[in-house]
Amino acid sequence: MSSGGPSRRVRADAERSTARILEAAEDVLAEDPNAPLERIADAAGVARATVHRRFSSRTALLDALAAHLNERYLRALAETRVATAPPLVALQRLTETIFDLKLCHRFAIQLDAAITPEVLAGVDLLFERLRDAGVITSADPVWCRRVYLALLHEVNDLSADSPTLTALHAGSEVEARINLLVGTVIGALGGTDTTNGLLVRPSLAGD
Amino acid sequence: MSSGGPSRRVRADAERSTARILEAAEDVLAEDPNAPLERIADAAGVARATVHRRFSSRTALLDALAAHLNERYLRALAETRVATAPPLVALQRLTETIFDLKLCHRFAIQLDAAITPEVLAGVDLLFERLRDAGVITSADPVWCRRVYLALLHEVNDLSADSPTLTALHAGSEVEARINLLVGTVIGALGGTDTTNGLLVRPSLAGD
DNA sequence: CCTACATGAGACATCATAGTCTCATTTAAG
DNA sequence: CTTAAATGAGACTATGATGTCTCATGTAGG
Repeated sequence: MSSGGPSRRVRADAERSTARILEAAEDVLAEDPNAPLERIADAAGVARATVHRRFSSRTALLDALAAHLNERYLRALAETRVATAPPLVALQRLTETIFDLKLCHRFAIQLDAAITPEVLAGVDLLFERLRDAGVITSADPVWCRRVYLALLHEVNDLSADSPTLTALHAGSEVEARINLLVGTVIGALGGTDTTNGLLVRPSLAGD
Repeated sequence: MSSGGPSRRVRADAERSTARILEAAEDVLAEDPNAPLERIADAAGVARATVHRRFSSRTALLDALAAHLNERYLRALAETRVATAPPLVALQRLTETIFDLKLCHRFAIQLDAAITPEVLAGVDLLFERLRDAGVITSADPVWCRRVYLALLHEVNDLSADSPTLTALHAGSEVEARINLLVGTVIGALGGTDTTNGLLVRPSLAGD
């Protein structure tokens, strides 16, 4: 959408700045949603004025950030093949992707705006398929989604040396988190512990 | 602690104001933790100056609020007889009390300070007993607590006409929420669905 | 090398909120 | 009733954040 016009002068410099500001904003705002723009500027290594040049207002920055996150969510959902892969595998994979991209850490921001109807639909579809497959019993997509997101945050905030995590003695720490989340969600949504036995094996998610 | 000195002049008027301010602060800050003091004053029906008279600073108000909430948590735990009642009954009862006092709605505030070590110990004891009784399998009190609190919020925020709630067709809406929470938490923490069958009967909690 | 764009630094205006103070009025309690 | 405390209303200051502007400097790209 930018390589069209010849008179269009968008210096590579500028694009880099914008990217760094967005990145910094994600980090800073995840810890304090009310952080002043100056702290974001510092974290990005640019002057406060530059932030204002790239984003006309604080709201504009928030909006851009939301759009940016939404884009990554959509990509994560696409990579997961929510609609076609076996639902349990899809759940495992989606969780994996979210942890990899550190997305959970980021949308601690009150960016409900980042969760667009499309993302929502993708997640809802996943849980619908999980239920059809008999993995869970809850039939309410809204409830499933909320439980999933809430537990995602909890698992993410869990300290690395928590007994719950170490007890899983998975290959890596992230793997342990993924397994914990998937198992907990399924249990919360009415899954049987038979499924649980299957879930703790990350090899299931492999291709 | 106030009926001691004779020269101690604490007009009943003043105490009422303080109470109303704290109440208003709970409501207002639950919705917006960064709400200005003026909004709290308005909600309390007093002038902004009065808030400043009773609480030297915003921080002081927050601290008082935390202490107030902590007090009520302790009372709730005591009424629940966490240490002696059958653990499943205690869980049901505790949840009931929390919903009754609308405590869950309130500590949406970032008042981690309101959760003192004493409250923490009470909750931890409850989950320890639940595990000993075989109701749940998770042995990590921290994890249990976090899951419980996270799901508490989700259940509380759930809209009244949510299919998940209505499907429980409990006596009252609050009852449905309690049952949903207890069942979900137990499932999340590794409980079997056999227990679930018992849980949906609120009569269990009756004295 | 040259030109136009991007930036950093900093001054500046504006606005929202916190916190203090005064004074007239209300009200609890002896 | 009388007194002293509590309040409401409002002026006032201080502070921090946002947003705008200018100008000198740096730098990408031709």
